[in-house]
Amino acid sequence: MARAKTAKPYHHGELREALVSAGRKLMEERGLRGFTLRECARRAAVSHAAPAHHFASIDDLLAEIATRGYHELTAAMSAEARRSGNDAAARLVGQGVGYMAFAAANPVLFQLMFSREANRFETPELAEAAKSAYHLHREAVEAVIPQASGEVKERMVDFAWASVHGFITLVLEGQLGEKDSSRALKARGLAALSAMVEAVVRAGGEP
Amino acid sequence: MARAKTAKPYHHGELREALVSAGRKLMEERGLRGFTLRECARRAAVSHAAPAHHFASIDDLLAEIATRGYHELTAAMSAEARRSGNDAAARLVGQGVGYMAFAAANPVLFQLMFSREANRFETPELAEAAKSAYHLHREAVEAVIPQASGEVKERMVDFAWASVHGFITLVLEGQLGEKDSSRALKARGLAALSAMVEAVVRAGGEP
DNA sequence: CCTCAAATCTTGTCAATGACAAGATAAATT
DNA sequence: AATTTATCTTGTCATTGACAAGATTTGAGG
Repeated sequence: MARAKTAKPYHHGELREALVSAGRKLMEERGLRGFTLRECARRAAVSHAAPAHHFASIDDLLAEIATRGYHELTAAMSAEARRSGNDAAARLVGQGVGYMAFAAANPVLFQLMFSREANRFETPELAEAAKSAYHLHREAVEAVIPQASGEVKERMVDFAWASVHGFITLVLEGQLGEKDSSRALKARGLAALSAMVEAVVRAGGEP
Repeated sequence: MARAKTAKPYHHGELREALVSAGRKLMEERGLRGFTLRECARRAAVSHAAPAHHFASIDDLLAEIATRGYHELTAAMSAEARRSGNDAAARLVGQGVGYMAFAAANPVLFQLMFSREANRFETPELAEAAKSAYHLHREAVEAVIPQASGEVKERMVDFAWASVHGFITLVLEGQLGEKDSSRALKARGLAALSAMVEAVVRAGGEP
């Protein structure tokens, strides 16, 4: 039977994209515990079983969303570093700003990306995406202390990442003065980044 | 009807404790997503509805578990600081070691305590317990830079906590060389702590 | 153009879960 | 001893993720 011209077609057409998009909005609205496959389906206006044809399980959808998150994180870090000129230290601070800005704009997605559960549904694509963000960071740190030994470099890569990640994580969890205006919070973030860079430079100084 | 002498009594007697204990083991075994109220009840050998008489909801049980986690975290930090003698810098490192050791020993509980979801079921007791851990840390940092201005102190409290928290968080998520032996990982953790303390001392130096 | 296989989406079902209701049993209080 | 309160039980409900089977659409080969 011919369908009315305004009726929705039997085939969605871009259901995979619609599910990813709906899923991202849903998780930011209701948190990870409020994320359900059926609500994603509802928001994409398809039946509860439709997602199965695009994602084998709820973890598969989460893995896809997390993978895209890493791509965006990498892009945000890269863009902010570019805006920061050629000085290695300034670029490292810039990457940190990009990192924090992405996390602040996508708090639940960020939590998903770095959650323990994420290790359970880790796909090759997810691992690859995460690795590229890591390498970007690693290079930025090493550029600040090119003369340092390999071991010192490695430890400063750890330390720098830990400082940035720890700070924004605590902020997002509301542990660090949630009452602060975003402006004041930004200043505190920059202070943490400055302390981090200074420590890296100092540790990497002539052996 | 009289019950057989070995049959379990109708009243558990210490169900609240049993549920907390079972819940902690369960979450470490299966992660936060594998945590269910009914499995806690099963492990405590009671019916699925029994927990309701001790915890109004699953979030109530999680809040209680998280609260105890903060108490243990505070105790671990305090104990390790005591073991570290009287030098303020050494004590700060010690507290960080205690912090990391607690997190490593209770990774899922630690994740729960600092998860975004935790803010949703925050009870007064939980807030209080978290605050006492925070104050312990704050005092340890301020003791290292007693001559610094209030603002510098505050920012170094942020920074120090972020470094410690970020490092152990990344380790637990498997982002930082999961393959490392725990011995090597410990060395890297100490390196991060040293860099942190040095940065604090430096930032707090005579203005 | 036609046929048929593959992809996509639907309804129907299942066990598991959190929450609630109502009743049974034990303990505590008076 | 009687009665109230606390504790635990069985029973039920809507929601969820996953699976099965059937309907619709697409599109590739003849």
